[in-house]
Amino acid sequence: MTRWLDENEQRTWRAFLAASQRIQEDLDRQLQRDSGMPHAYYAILVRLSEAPGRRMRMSELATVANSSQSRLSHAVARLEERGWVRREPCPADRRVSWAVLTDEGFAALAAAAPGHVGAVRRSLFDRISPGQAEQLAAICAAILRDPDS
Amino acid sequence: MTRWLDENEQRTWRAFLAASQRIQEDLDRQLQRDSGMPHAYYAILVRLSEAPGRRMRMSELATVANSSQSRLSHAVARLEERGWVRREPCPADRRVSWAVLTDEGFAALAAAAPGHVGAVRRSLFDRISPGQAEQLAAICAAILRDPDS
DNA sequence: TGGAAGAAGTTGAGAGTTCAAGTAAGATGG
DNA sequence: CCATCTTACTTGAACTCTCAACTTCTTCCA
Repeated sequence: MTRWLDENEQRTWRAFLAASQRIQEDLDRQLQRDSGMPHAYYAILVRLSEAPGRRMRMSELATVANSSQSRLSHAVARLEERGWVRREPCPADRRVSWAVLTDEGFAALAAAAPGHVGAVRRSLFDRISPGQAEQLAAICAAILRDPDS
Repeated sequence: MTRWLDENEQRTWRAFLAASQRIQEDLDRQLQRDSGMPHAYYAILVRLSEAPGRRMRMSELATVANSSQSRLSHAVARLEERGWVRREPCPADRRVSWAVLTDEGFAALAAAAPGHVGAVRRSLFDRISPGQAEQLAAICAAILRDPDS
């Protein structure tokens, strides 16, 4: 017995899909066009830039950047080719790699950030009220709560 | 002068990104695993199934399925290989193609739907209150309003 | 009428993502 | 102490998506 979506749920669901896909695509296009990187790479650079020593273990980086290990591994390989990230082996646990943000990587991130923030504002925050932003935060927290399923 | 995100906006933004990516990935994984199709293909089949005569012009289909023309073109090519969709030329305007859902395609959609709806419930509606669902609908409508930018 | 402009759709190449499998190294426990 | 389990990460292949041409056809208008 499938419990189908009622009309309201259907509308909500489709609006959510359309909205989130639109935002994703806007951001990806903006970053690709203006800074030559996909949004996933930008997210990796951001998280690295915030880490102590601008370095992080691959698996931890994958977690905070909402990435699978495989995706991260491929991405860091590309970022390494550009000289934006460097990998270093971990002496304490030789299974572990550290990903380190280089100065060039930091510079690329700094150059990309203003345009990206502008896109985030235009596609999200300029379109909703502060109250709605609060609601959205609570809704997203609920969606993310309890990582099972 | 870049207007950066304040702490609240930052938190909201990251939660939104994480939540929407998580839902997308859950759905994609579920459909791929249980029905052998990505979510984008499922969306195409759904829209076709709702159209009169289960047929739609490619460009209209692209719009309602939140797809670019190019993406749709590639996708329909794959769906055609599986026998789920058929293309027909339009006599009235010979630039136009009709995409037509076949009986096999309809059957594949019907087989996939229950599992998909279950995933939608588990990843979204089971996690938020009815009031939050209403809020979310309004927020997404605001995000989608006025297609400029 | 005849071109320019625009619309519909396709195509190929390049890039990113996923999945499954594989390597290597640290933990566990009889 | 050594076999097994688990963790960390990588790799390659298959697949999807994007972007920029490109073709074909229609519309516009001078």
